[in-house]
Amino acid sequence: MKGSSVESKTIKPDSVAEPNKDQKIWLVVMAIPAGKVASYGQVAAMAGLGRQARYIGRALGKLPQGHSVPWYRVIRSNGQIAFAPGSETYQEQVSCLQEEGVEVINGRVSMSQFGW
DNA sequence: TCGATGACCCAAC
DNA sequence: CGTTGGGCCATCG
Repeated sequence: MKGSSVESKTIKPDSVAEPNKDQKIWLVVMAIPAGKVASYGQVAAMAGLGRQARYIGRALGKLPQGHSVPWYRVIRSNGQIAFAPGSETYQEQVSCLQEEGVEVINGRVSMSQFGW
């Protein structure tokens, strides 16, 4: 077995993005109570990413199956949906939000739902 | 290494 | 309220 050496050089980068960061984001998103929403920037700051608000979207896009992450509770800072109206993702997001008790008007959510 | 992209954010007009 | 332009920063070709 060629053993003798595990080395593997530098800690083996998981390549293709570290799931570590994504998981942290998912945890933060899961911490959002029902009936409230959070903006990407807000989640990014909470996850310790700072201004990487854009990374949130990417992490959510990598969501695996069987996840319990209410990604639909994450919207833009101006209270608007992050997807184009009419999109499948958009409709699903609005649908879920309404069930939580969030009022979605014209693809927009009341700012009162933020302070959670 | 550089250039282009992105489920963003903000200010100005 | 809509559009424009700039900024931020990680990821990919």
